[in-house]
Amino acid sequence: MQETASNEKQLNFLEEIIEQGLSEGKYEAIQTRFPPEPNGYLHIGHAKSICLNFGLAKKYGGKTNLRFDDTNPVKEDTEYVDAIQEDIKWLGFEWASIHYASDYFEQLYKWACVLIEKGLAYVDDQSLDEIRANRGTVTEPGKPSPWRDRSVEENLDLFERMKNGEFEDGSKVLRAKIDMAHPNMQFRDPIMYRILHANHHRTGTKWCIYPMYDYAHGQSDSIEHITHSICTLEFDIHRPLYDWFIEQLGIWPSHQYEFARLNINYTVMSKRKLLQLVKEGYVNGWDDPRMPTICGFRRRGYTPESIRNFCERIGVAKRDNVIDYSLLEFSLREHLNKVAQRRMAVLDPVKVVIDNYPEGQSEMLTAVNNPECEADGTREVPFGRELYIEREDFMEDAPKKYFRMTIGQEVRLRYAYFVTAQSVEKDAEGNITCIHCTYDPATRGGDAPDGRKVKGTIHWVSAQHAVDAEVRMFDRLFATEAPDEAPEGKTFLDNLNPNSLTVLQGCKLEPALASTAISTEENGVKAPVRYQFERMGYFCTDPDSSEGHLVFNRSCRFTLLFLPCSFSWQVKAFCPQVCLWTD
RNA sequence: UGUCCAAUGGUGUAAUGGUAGCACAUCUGACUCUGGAUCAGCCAGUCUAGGUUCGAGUCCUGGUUGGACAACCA
Repeated sequence: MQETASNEKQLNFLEEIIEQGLSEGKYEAIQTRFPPEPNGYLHIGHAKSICLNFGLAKKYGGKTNLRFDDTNPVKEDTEYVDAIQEDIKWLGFEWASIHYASDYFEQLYKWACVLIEKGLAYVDDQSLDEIRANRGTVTEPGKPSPWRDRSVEENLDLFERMKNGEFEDGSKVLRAKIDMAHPNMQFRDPIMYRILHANHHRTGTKWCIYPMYDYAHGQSDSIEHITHSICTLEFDIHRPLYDWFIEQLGIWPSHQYEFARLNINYTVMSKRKLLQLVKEGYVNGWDDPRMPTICGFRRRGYTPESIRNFCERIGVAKRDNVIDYSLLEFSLREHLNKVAQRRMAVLDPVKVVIDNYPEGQSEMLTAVNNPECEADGTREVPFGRELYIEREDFMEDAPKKYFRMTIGQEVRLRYAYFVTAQSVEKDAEGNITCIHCTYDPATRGGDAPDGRKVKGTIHWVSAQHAVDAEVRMFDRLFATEAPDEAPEGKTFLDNLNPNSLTVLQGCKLEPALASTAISTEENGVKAPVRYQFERMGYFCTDPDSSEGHLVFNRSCRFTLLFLPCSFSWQVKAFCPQVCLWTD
């Protein structure tokens, strides 16, 4: 109890700012916003921002708007608008209202005229290159534009004609008139408007001038009375400009606060790079289960809870950070362990024949659906003379600590019987094609009446009743911890993990899975159905499944198993780090 | 050689001038009809030099290191 009490006092820096403002009466309730640009799909870094913006408002009884920052028509598209809304909903958040920066174009235009009238903005005829050259560098001051001192009347006239489409793209811009020698580059007469004869996803061809981020964002916040405009660190240096526009316009004072963006090792978090992976076919779309996108994690089998818990756990601060991928997987396992029903599935099957089990006989055995949730009940699993077990669960020459099946060692078939391997059949190459066992009928259900114990329990599927499936095994998309750091002449693409996807065919599932739903609805969004395949990890249905052809994705494996000197398919293909460790 | 931001175990994050705590990772052990889960435990930290103070991770100054800013992107 005291623990929780003291934990509640441990606020992050944003909560402190909010609580202080609340107690000082700066605002009655907080208002936040999540402002994505609809130019790509949301990724786990956005999830952090979403959890912050929506979470903070929720915690303090405030509201959160969804606002599309759509001020650059050449990059934006309604496809992204729809996907973004779906992802936010799926994560379990609701916006108070939905807005578009483009809704404010008219107001923004009027305010620009106000600044011109105050002598704080001017139309610049310089070319892109001239503007760039005259901006100076971080250590040298810039040079004023020759057009900097045009009259208010001329500026007003020119700006209106810009709006009316009289000029070509790039021929003129509207600039704030601040200080070309300012040590903060953002203040060297920042561009407010550029001419873009482009079709906008919402306003069509109504406008041919579009506001820049710095001129649009703060004013949009102000219009919506956003009390806390929370953004990432790279905008820190923009804050003085954010404040400047609001102050000069004398409008409702929103304030900006910055936090450090999320980085996770073994992955990239830039929209540009994610787009490249999709466009150039390194992955199969934005929702490829290897992608760090929200829709990718959804298809991978992640739950909204697991992502929210992850975002809670990583905390928020102003220092750069790189989170271990393992923390994400921990959050997933933690949740799935509680909610995922268990099933038996043999991914790399080898045939087992129980020689003393009557031919042609089969029976039903009872298995627990989820030991963590009694309400999930039990199911019946068919058992017969011929079974499949994991190839990895049998070893001819086993070391002492190998508890699974080997000649003469009794093991338990989960929920079924104790069996003992007697002999094997092999093909010409020496591969095991069949294992012959004997079983003890007295151990039905998995316990011996005489109280004898076995060290190992393995999963199995009745050969006669097995359902075939395809299973996609994923490993990390990148082979290196910091994929962005590529040596001279290389790019992040050179850091891709060539073994990030392995497709297994002919996997054998217990028949209960034949009737599984392929998808379910979660927070109003279509999501996969998730299972734990006993001893193998967490898996979920993939939408590529069709009638008679089930496809499962591996969401994550369990924490690394102890695999003494075994060099099986599993180790080789999916646990390169284990190979090193057991070598 | 400018302006701004930041430095706490391997990785994150608390401690708000008063015992440096928590989580993940790693390792050990216990238990188990999943080598899962669970439980217990180990290892490990305040960038540096001064200053203020009875007392500094916290305040001040210098240094060091890392990051952001020179798109008509956001």
